[in-house]
Amino acid sequence: MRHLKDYEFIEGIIHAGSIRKASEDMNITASDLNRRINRFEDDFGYEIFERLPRGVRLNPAGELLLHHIRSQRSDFSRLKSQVADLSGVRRGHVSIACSQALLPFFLPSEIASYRRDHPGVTFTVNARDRVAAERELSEFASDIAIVFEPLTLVDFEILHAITQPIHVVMQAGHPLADHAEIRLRDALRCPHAAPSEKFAVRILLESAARRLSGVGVKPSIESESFDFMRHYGAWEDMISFQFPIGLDMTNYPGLVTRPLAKRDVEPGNLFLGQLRGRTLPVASARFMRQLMTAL
Amino acid sequence: MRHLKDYEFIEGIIHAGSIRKASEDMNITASDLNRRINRFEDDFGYEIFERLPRGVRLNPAGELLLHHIRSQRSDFSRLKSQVADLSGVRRGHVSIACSQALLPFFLPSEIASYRRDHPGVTFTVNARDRVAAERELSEFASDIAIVFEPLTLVDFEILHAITQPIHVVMQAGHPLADHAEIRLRDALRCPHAAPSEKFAVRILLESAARRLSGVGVKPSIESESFDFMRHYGAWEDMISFQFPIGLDMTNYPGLVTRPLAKRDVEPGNLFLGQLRGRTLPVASARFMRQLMTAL
DNA sequence: CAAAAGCGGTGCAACAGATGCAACACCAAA
DNA sequence: TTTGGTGTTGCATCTGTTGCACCGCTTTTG
Repeated sequence: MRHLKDYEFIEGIIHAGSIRKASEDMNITASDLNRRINRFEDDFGYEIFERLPRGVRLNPAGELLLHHIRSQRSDFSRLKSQVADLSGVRRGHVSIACSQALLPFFLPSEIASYRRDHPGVTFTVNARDRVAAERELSEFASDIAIVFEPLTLVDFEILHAITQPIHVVMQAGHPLADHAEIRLRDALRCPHAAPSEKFAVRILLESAARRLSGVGVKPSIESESFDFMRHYGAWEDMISFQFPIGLDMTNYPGLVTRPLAKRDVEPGNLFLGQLRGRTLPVASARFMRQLMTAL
Repeated sequence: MRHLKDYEFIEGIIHAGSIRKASEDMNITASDLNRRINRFEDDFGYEIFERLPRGVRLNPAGELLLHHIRSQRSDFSRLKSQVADLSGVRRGHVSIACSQALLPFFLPSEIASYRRDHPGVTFTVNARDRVAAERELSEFASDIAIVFEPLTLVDFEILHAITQPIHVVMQAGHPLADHAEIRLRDALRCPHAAPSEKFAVRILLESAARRLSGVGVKPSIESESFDFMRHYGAWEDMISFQFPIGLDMTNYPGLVTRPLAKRDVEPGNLFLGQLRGRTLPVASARFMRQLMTAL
């Protein structure tokens, strides 16, 4: 699109860090690019770049403009997909940033079921922690985020929330497997693996453990991969913790899961959300609706 | 701004109804304008105008585009006011569509208090019924709407709501003035004035009257102006109905007001809202916050 | 029934604004 | 001091835009 060209150049310069570098990336001479930027700044009424000896950098006004550019571009592509929709094409793209727990089971089944009805719709799915997920939303890099306990809520508009108790994952013969629910004290007595503090599971465990005994969790294995921790149980008799939405036990016949007692550990909140105030593209909005009914 | 020129031309054509007429309005030749539109449609990938023998009209895709154009323009001016704000200029404009009841007392005092702190901010205030107010929001003609019981809620995002019982307005010597609250049956026995069915007062009265006696309200005077009905009471002994937020009784020493009994008539809901999902300009957002604390 | 008027669209020539090259002034690192 | 990078500018080139005249079409009008 013609009228978005200036925006593309601006983004190119931001990415490259200097006008000359950007000009090489984008098949345009540096002088021309420079003049475009100057003209844009004249029209706009404010400078948007700081001129430094080694290149350019956005000034605060430019930061605001950048956000507008991204929002504008995403809104324009939403418009196009809406128009495509009314000519009966039925295509689109949905990008999702989500917690690891959604990857093995929940999202694959939901996406597959959605694509049965809308084969033209494509998906991007990325595992992101809570901070990164919210940042991706506000940069329009993702349409939908599904995370446990997002940190700050300024840009995150919650559309749906469910609670999930933390489950203990262990080998089938483990003594704790006899109980229907497991007390935190018993679980922490066994050798256990836990994720790092970037993850909601760990944060909930920490605060519960401090309430119980005054000290935090001291896991024998700490990892950012729930998959790894679950698999590790096959090599050493060690329990791990996970939200049940990530557990499809039919694939792991040797493992069992039991919930932690609710009176010991608060359940986690899984939030389904989007960028505050944004109007999602049709495909994303429709998939969002499906997710909300599924949860 | 250069890159919004196409949008301006498109809006000009929509307004004029034909390319040739629009070309005269905007100091451009018809052939050029025609080519611009064709080029835009090529870039966009879809036609946006139906070509009719007597001119052009938007097709459905064009309607969607028009909405995008308006949203884009309003967002751009918000961006500029944000940028102006960080250069310390502190100006802006707030446009409000509201019920009549807000005009005599509530809004003047709120706006005056706001302008004491921000003299650079200008205001537009228009009385609109509930349907028109919501339409203005979705056309970006108004930033803020304050209305009783908006009809459809698709584009109206409620940010605050208060309930107001309907009050009876009458001359000081009226027999009903003795009661602290007035039964609907008693009020309807007296000669009364009522607004038309475009107004929430009338709708609430109608449904209450039907519940009471099976028949609707039969006012002796029907008017769209609450001012008129209130003044009419000075010429003939007639009561009228109004929400108390519009009543500043210090200016009308000869009148008194009494609430209708809550068990007879449901109170009205006054909604403060904006276009769903829109990010308001700084000045409007700040004034909105003031309104929310005032209510 | 034919002429007139209005419409969107197109071919062509004129032209203004965009583009590319080379050189400049400036700064930081080597 | 040199070197290599930056943003910027003057100037010649040329591409894409613009305006005019005209076409084909449909509706309105005499």
